[in-house]
Amino acid sequence: MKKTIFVFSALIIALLVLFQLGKYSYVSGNLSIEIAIAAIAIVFFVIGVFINRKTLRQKPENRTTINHEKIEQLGISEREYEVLVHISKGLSNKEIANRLFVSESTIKTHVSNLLVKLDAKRRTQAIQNARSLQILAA
Amino acid sequence: MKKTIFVFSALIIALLVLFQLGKYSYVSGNLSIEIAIAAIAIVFFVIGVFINRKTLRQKPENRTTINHEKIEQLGISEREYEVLVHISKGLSNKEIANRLFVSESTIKTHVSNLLVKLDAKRRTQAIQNARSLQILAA
DNA sequence: TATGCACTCATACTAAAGTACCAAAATCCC
DNA sequence: GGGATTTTGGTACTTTAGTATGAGTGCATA
Repeated sequence: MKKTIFVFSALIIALLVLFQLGKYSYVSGNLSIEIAIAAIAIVFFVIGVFINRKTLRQKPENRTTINHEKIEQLGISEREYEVLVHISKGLSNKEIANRLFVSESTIKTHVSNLLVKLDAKRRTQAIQNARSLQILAA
Repeated sequence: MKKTIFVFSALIIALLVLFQLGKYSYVSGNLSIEIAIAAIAIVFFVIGVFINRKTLRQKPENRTTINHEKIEQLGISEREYEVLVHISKGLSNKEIANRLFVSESTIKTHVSNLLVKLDAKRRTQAIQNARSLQILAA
């Protein structure tokens, strides 16, 4: 926000400066109005480019919004989703079991359910499908 | 590419038009050079904004630039990388073997080598590591 | 209360995945 | 031509992953 204000201030100043230049070249006998115009065009073109770049560069960071409705829609429970996240991080069933303080059997059950709900045959495919459904962060 | 050419053509035409406008306002007795200059500034500012938006909107699609140097650095061969890509798509060793017209044994060898080179214990972890190394598209 | 759902866990399998070790072609490069 | 690297493939084995089935617990709610 502060940057936007700064850029606009610079924009106004540039406008005033160019007005003065325009007047001067007019008074001093039409030295080169065209060059002044070209300069104005270039300056404001560059300003336009810069402003846009700064505003658009912030978007790519929060690009992956997790689709919570989709998760519900697929009937994936909270615990199952938790397991899914751990799978996508590359953990084995045993490792996930340790992190969630449950037995490996439990994780296997969750994984099996996840594979059905995500229409996958393998956990790697589940990751891929979940990503394309925007259920997992890219 | 074609769009870029079109935009630049439009840009040049706009420049010429504004030159003419500038001359006219000068000849017709200093009607309002300042207004003309303001118009030029606004027009080129808008053009700058538009060009940037079009060029930056294409990036989010191929936002993940694959780091080819990293692949080399890790000593991952072409064939191994090919296998890695298929793994990330969620294919089994057998499926990869069929797609690449080689035996499953060969794929297993490639996968084992990949796991060492990517410092992973499982294929899911290999995917995750490869992604964080920007070797695979997100 | 009982009915359903989520979570838990176990057993017994089958199927993949991954390791270790070896080795023959094929390709590349000096 | 010959060495290095890549690609291919095999066997034998261990480890994970995944399936099928059944069952107990807790919790919310009709």
